[in-house]
Parts: sequence; structure tokens; C-alpha cells
Amino acid sequence: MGVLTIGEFSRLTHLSVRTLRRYHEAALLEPVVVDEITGYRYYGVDQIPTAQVIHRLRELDVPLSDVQRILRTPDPGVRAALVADHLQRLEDVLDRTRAAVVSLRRLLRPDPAPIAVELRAQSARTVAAVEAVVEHRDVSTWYAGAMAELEAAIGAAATGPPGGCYDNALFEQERGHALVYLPTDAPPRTGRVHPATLPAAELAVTTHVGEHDGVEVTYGALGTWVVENAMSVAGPVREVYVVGPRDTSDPAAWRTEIGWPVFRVT
Amino acid sequence: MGVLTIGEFSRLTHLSVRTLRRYHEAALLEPVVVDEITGYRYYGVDQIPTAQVIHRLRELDVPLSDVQRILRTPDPGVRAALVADHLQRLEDVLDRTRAAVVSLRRLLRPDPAPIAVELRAQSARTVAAVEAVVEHRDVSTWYAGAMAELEAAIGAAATGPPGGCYDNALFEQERGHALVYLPTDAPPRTGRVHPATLPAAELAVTTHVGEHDGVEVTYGALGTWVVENAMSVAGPVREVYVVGPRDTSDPAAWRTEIGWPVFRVT
DNA sequence: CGTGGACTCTCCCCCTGGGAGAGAGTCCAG
DNA sequence: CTGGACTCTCTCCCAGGGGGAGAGTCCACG
Repeated sequence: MGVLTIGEFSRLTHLSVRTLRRYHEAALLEPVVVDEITGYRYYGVDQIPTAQVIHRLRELDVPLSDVQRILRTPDPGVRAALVADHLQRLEDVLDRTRAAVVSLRRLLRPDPAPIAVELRAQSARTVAAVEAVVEHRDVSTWYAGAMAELEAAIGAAATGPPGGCYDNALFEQERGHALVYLPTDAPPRTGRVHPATLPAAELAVTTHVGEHDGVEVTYGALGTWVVENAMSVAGPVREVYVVGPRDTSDPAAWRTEIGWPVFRVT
Repeated sequence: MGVLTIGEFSRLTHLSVRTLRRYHEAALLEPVVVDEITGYRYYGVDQIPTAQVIHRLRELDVPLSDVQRILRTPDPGVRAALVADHLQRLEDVLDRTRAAVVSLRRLLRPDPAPIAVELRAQSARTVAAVEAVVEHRDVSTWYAGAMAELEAAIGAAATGPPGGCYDNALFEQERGHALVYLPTDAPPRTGRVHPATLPAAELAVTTHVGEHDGVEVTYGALGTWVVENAMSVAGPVREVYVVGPRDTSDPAAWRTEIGWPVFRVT
């Protein structure tokens, strides 16, 4: 009478018995009754909607811990916000997927267009910057926010195109230090914006043309050039968005200057 | 000279040292030289593009084994086909994601609209069918192909709307048996199309209105009804696409009849 | 009132694709 | 020649399950 064995509940919810046991263990979906002697789990019909919510969230790759947090939230408004948050994250994943596809297509094209590389002794410069340790997957969101803040603080007082400086760890591991800047004569200190000094460095510089998504391919070509010219790379890479979405909405016209700190090897 | 330690190669490719070691172990990306005494790995500059391809494929969640297959394929055409295959799979994932979002929104709506359920003693019927054991994620693709084949074989001779019969395992585990059919008087046997008999069953039937994506919610409601009426569910579920994309392109008008085999419990 | 088959329990090991750290060995520039 | 940076292998950990073994339980039918 309204009480179901795990097998019945499994059939009704399209969740496997094993998965239900795991959800019990994770305190995500607890049976209404657990027989103390036999250990048998018994579920109630009213748990079906909850099970379905879990099922859908899992299909969206929401971690179990976050599912739990969502379920434990009583306020429907807050709950909807949490879900919306995850949907936003899904959007980001989608963006990265698109970027990877673009890169991949470029990589599979048989013509490795030669690139022009220039060695440049970059002296130190002070700029208005926003910096943080960010997750790799959040970079694009973070960049948008940081750049908006910079634009608001500097705006027309910028003395050149924006740029960024990204730690290697950001690419290799899940998180790393990132800094974006706008050059200006008197960097203010408001909100996250503050003055920062980009240290002097010997840079190998090349220009990537087109959407930013395919930039990894150019990185590879630049790296190859560096090695073949008896040098090695170091330090955080630098990018200057010479022509970007600020300037034109046509991605094909975008130009990104990539600078990689190098040092001569014997 | 053109030979890089793992650390240098890591910096150039934006793959972590650990990951490079794993790719070596998996025979995905083997260093050009491995020092027999020290075990040090040394990579060549010419391996950078390969590393980048791996990196992008992994971002698209292509399993390492498939990455290996792609890399081992010498013919660029075949290779492009393999990649296209994975991009298709990505599309499917996207579809499922969309479906999950739709379901989720429906689930989070506070009004659980009551459903009309009818108990029906369905007698056995013979139909023209296509059946297979399919992966859950491939269901939609498979369905489209199977239904196209059925339409080609039966076409106007169909005596009713198409339907399907899906094993529980298809939902609970990763794969399961699926059957789609078109009713007709004299089922032919061509290609994958063959006559099949849907066994007699006592069905609890309800109608799901709207896109098929939200159907799981209706399943839950139907299951609840069944249990609350002192019955239990069994066997593979049956769906009849009473009004579907065959009939109108307006998803809001689609009607799917869901039939769940039931039996009375004492 | 048995009993047999279906169901369920727990426990352990497996998978993928990594991350973290220990402890020892190696490379090379100053 | 020495110290610091780098690299080696090894083991353990994570999520989110799948698979199976071996034992215990439930229940309908005879």
C-alpha cells in the first residue's frame, strides 16, 4: 500500500537498483523505511518525483553533492536559482566544446600555415589590472566580468588594447593565476581593478588571426618555432587583443598577439 | 636539438606532466626517446601537433581508446569520418541535455497536473517491426533510422500510428532491447523490417501531450497512479505516437500514448 | 506448511581520466 | 661539485557508477 521495494521503485523511476542504493548511501534519496533486521529498503510513491528530479539533474552532469544541495533547499526561488546556475555552467561547457571543435578543424587541416615570429625585449610596464586564481572552465566568464569592470574604470583613458597574462598552470591543471589589463597612464584602484606591473621579459611574439578559439594551434606553432631556434619557453604567456570584440564584431578580423617568455638554451 | 624533456613539452602543449605520462602509458603519445637507464622521456617538436589533437579530442570527451584509433588511422578521409562520428555523438548528447532541461523545468513546476489513466486489456497484435539492443544514448538516432526504414517498407499501408516497446533495462542501465513498429495488415520482411507479435497485456494507459522530451514526468505520474490503485508495473513499456512529427510539426500538438503493463497485487 | 524462485542484502573489485604526494634518482648551471 | 630543479615510479584518492559472489528474505503456489 504505497510502499515499494527497491525493485519496484527502480521500475517506476527508471533508476537502476544499484544507483538507488548509492543514492541512499549518499543521503540523496532515503527510503521511507529500512527494515532494521533484513536491511530491506522500502520507498514511498511520493518519492517518485524526487527521484525524477535527481535523474534529470544527473543527466545534466550535476554532481551528487550539488544535487543534494538543491534538494535540501526548501525555498523554490533559491532552488530555481541553483538550477539556473548549473544551466549557466552547461552553457559554458557548450562554449568550450565549440572552441574545441574549431581548434580541431584547424588542426586537421593539412596546411600548417607558417607563422611570423618576432623576438621582442619587452620592458616592464604598469597597467590597470584585474587578477585572480580561476578555474579553467570559468575563464571566459571571469574574463568577461573582469574586462567589463576594467572598461568601466578606465574606459576612454586606455592607452592601448587590452591584454592578459595567464599562468601555465591554468592550461595544464584545472586552475591557475590569470590577469587581464588595460594599459593606462594612471591606473586607479577601484573594486577589483588595481595597478599591476608586468615584468620585463624576452618574448617570442606572433599574431593569431581570427576567433580566439583556434589560438591553441598558434601556440603550438609558436612553441615549435621557439624550440627550433634553440630557445625554451617559460613563465606565463601574454596575450594582447590588438583587434577584438571591442573593435569589430567580425571575428575573422580579430588579431591576438601572443607573447611567450623565452630564454636561450646552450 | 629539437628534443624536449617532459616538462618543456608540457609547457609547449599545455598538457600536464602527469597527463603526458599517462598518454605514454596508454601508448597514445610515445616519447621519441626513453632513456633506458634513467627512464627519462624525451619528446620531439614534431609531436606537438599530435599532442594538440589529443588535447582537443579529450576536451570533446572522446575516450582515450577512440583517440588512439583516430590517431592510428593514416587515411585523412577515414580519420575525418571518425571525428565526424564523434561530433555527431556530441550532437546527440546535446539533444539529451535539452530533453533533460525540458523535463527538469516541468518537474520543478509546482502544479502536478492530474492525469487520466485508463486500464486496457490489450490483445496480442502482429506488426511490422524493427528491433535491436541499443545504447541508451543512441536511442534517438536509432529510432530515426528504424522509423525511416519502416516508412519506406510500409508507407501508406500502415493501419495506424507507429509505436514502440522499450525494455526497462534501456532506461535503468546503459543498454536494452528496443522495438519500434508500424501496424499493417501483411507485415513484410525486408532489411531490418520483420513481422513481430506484441504479446497481450493488461495496460495502464495515459496520454502525454507535447514534446516527447517531457515524457518521463508522465511516466512518473502513471507509475504513481498504478501503485495507488493497488497494482504494480512490469514488462517493457509501450508507446504509441498517436500524433507525432509524422502528422504535424507543432510539438505542442503531439500526443503519445503510454502503456505500462500492470498486474494486480494482493 | 513447505519450498523454490525471485528478490535483496553487503562486500569487493573494476572502469575512466585524472589529482596528490612520497621518496629516490638525475641533470646541469654556477 | 653542489644545490636546486626536474624526473622517475609507486601508492592512494576522487566521482559515479558496473559486475559479480555469497548469503539471507519474501511470497505465491502446491
